[in-house]
Amino acid sequence: MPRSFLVKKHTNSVKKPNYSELESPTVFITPHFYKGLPLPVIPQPDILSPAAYSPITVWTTSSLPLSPLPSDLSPISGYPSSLSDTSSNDHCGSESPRSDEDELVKLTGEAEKFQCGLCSKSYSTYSGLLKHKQLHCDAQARKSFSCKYCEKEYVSLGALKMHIRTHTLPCVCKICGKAFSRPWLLQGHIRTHTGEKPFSCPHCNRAFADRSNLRAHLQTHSDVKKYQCKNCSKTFSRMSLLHKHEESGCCPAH
DNA sequence: CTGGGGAGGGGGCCC
DNA sequence: TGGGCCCCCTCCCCA
Repeated sequence: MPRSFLVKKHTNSVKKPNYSELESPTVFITPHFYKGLPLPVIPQPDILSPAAYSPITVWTTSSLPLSPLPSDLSPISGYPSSLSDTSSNDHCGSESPRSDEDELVKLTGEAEKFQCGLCSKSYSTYSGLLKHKQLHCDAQARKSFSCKYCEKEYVSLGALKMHIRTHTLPCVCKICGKAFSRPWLLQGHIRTHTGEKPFSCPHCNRAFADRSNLRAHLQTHSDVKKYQCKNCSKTFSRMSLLHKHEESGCCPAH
């Protein structure tokens, strides 16, 4: 289940990139030493070598043809046509995908010769068009980048691309078939097969496969717990424990 | 109910 | 600019 925290959400008009170009076929993590190994053979610890993950390619620069805008235009003017989703191309009421070059249409020989390529409004001066784009169309364009798989929206294409990986799950465990959004998540998962626990507690003999879990464990050794209930001042090693404590009725005001 | 471990996802930072 | 890594966080499960 995708987590929803720290996600910018809007209900305004949004961008719909061309997901066929954002996505890539599922990439199976297939270290060379897997070949010939009958599954579910537990791989050797060196499965975690970086080379094992080198095949991961989700998006490439060439697959995201974000052409630079003309230097005299405002920084953000929307997607190039190659990233436009023709099924939701309602930006500023335009009816067909447009390239950056199309956004600025010069209407020579007319009183209003500068036309916005996004909403077709015309202006007699370039500065007028520029102001319009900055206040209207660009403001619309920079709103957010929305995910076609869910309602989440992001302020940057990079964040969206990262998020989409949580839907496409390009990193697949060759042992059990479980898929992950990022290579290092798969790396941590593979440790559940190998039993590798590289993160050891300096205070006890426990070891963990995940650094975050070691960090949480270290809190159990601390006399001063990090998270304190505002109502009863009881402290907890994790925020989730504090939340559960509060929800259990200690803080009826909350 | 509480405490803790396991697993996984998010954005941010750095190279 | 993109990938790797880090930190923080959450959910689930179990004792």
